[in-house]
Amino acid sequence: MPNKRDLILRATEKIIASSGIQGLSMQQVANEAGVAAGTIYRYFKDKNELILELRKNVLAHVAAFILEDHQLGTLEQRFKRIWLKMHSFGKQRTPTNLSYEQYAHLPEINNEEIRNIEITLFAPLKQLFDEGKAAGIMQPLHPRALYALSMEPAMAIARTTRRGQIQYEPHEIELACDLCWKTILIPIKPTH
Amino acid sequence: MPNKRDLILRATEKIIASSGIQGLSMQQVANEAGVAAGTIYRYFKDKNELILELRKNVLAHVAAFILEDHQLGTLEQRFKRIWLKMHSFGKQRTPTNLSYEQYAHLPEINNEEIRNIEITLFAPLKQLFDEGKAAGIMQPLHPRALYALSMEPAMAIARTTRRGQIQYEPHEIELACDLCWKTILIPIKPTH
Amino acid sequence: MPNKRDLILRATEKIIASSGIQGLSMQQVANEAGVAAGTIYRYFKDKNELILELRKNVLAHVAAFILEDHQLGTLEQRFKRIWLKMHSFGKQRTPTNLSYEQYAHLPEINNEEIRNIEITLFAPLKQLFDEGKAAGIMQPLHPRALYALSMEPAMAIARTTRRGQIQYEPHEIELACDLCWKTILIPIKPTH
Amino acid sequence: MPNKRDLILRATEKIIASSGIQGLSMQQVANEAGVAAGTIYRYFKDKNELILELRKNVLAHVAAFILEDHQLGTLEQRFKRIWLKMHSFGKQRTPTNLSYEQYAHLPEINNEEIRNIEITLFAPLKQLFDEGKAAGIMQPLHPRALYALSMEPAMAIARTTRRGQIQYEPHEIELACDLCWKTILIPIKPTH
DNA sequence: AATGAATGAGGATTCATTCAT
DNA sequence: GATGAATGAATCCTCATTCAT
Repeated sequence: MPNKRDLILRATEKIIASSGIQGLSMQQVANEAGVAAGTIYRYFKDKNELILELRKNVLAHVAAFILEDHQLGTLEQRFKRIWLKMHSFGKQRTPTNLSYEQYAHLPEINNEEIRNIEITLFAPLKQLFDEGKAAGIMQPLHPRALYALSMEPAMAIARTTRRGQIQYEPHEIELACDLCWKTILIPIKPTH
Repeated sequence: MPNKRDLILRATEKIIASSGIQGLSMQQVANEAGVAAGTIYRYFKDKNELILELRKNVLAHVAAFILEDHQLGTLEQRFKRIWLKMHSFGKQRTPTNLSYEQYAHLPEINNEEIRNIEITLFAPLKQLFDEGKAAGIMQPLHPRALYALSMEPAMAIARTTRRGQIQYEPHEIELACDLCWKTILIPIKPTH
Repeated sequence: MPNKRDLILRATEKIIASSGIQGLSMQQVANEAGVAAGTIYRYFKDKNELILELRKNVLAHVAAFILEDHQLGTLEQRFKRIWLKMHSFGKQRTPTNLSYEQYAHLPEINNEEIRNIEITLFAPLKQLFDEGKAAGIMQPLHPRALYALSMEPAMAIARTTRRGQIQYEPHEIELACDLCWKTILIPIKPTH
Repeated sequence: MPNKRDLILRATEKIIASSGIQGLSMQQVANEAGVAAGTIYRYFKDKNELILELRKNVLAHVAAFILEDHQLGTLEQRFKRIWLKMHSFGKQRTPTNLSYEQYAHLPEINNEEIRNIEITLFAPLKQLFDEGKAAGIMQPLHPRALYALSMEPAMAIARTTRRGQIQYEPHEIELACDLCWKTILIPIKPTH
């Protein structure tokens, strides 16, 4: 029998994915999780904490998925592996992804605790960019800027697919990925 | 005396900007707008319509700002003007921008009406990419993909600044903008 | 051009007939009557007075219809004329009748003013029974009791027809009317 | 401890009896019943359902009272027992009766469900008339017409008493009851 | 006299949270 | 630990009424 706290988190995630954060009632969570309403309060102080805990939890899952095997191979291989994982994660209509998107751009209530977790979880990404810069092959920009330039497109492209707007061919995705990689590289002056 | 409908929209925008869509009560809107609660219902059928109308309204403002003078100059000038406007818009902590961000990534409830408005308003952007492809200088990808590759970073970078995480130097922004432009171009083979 | 006060009364009647007294809003009345909401208040102090005035007005109309020509003919002819008029009035799906039925059995808030009006308007009916008793042909009961015994069935039968439950043949109505008449008569002892 | 659902129904009945259906607020019901406003919604979906359920409930109570022992004795005894019970029920100023009267003649919204319940509950009355007709002693009219002719007066007379208009002597009620019984009988031709 | 925009109190309903069992 | 009935504050919305024009 699965951990009850987790049961509740998954139920919450599912509801947020389908009805949005606004459409989240504790009773619904209880029903979906198959526990009594009061039980939720044994695991989470209140609704806010439930949402916050889910947010952390989801963030950890996302990071785990995206950064799997992140340390293997050359810089380019590492970058592209992450980019493609981001893209394939972003395409999914899973509760995890759908609820993640809800959170990602929420209000400015960008809770500091959450921000720290983000920083910790995505440290490998930062390191990738730092290594690239140290090696002199990446543009001299803040890692976050390099992230924005090269990784945000992965999510953005995935979003259009997830929303059913556009279906890309595999070669298009590869092209996009490659363009993103080249974007942040310092171009090699052609030698004569 | 200012238009009352607009007064209500601006009040709504302000509240959404500061407390998020969830933290929006009709009473708050009424107070902020300086009207009676019932008055809102003379201009908007219900809360949903108020939010929807604001969404349209904000979208139009954003588009107007970003696409100002969009048709002047070369492709590159046009692209960079839009990119920089996007970036400078995205940096702002104005109610318009803050509430826009709330909407932009909301749930899948990406209302069809809204989507059509988006398409109409951002048609000039699409045209820019179509022209670039027709001229054979841009990568053979869907305009939305080109948008994702080259424009999303403008917003993403602006977001980190707006959230107080990083302050970029002007030359960094120019670099980022230039990299975005080059990203979607077909590189010219160096001639000997 | 019709009297505006009356316009409002007719509109009110119509709405009550179709949606019941509960479903009566001043705005609706204004729309139906083709006047502004504020105008109603030039003719009626408030909603209560509007309803009360309509009640009186409807009562007068009902009485006028039912008691038309009430004084012509023998007692029996007079009785049966009234009975049949009641029945034919009660069958109608007119706003007047439908709103009358709403009022007739309302709460105990059987306003004294209304009661006096009822008494005045239906005085001819009372007189009919008083004459019958004076002539020694009607049962020695209070006129109201005689009314209840002989006239209520006219309305009750009409109601079932109006509600579409039963369609009676003309001869059945005549029989019912005749039975009602005989009910309140003192039976004549058969002579040898 | 009394059933809470019933507590709420009785409170509703009481308020309707004194202030009419229009004067029914959920808060009032809650206060009168001694529960929180939200509690009502555990037992009834919304105000409409509360009213509908009360209507059914009251109808059942009325039928139970009126039809008690309805099957004992001769046709005449059965008829008169019911008539007198109707009359004595109708005289009462109990919440049950007062709210019943509110419902009985309400709008045309004579809900089908309610109508079916009425039919079921008052089946014994219909049977009484059918038996009378089968025995050849009652007028050849639809049972509903026989009901209208002979039973409506019981309620109508009771109403005047309840409203404090007239106090009848017991012998008057007996007379009225007897007249109602005779009304629907086929008179026996006097033999020579 | 007439209008109809504005008001704001009041009502139905929801829902996070508590607590007796 | 778990339950779920009960709570009541908070919210959306309606609508009688007013009043400046």
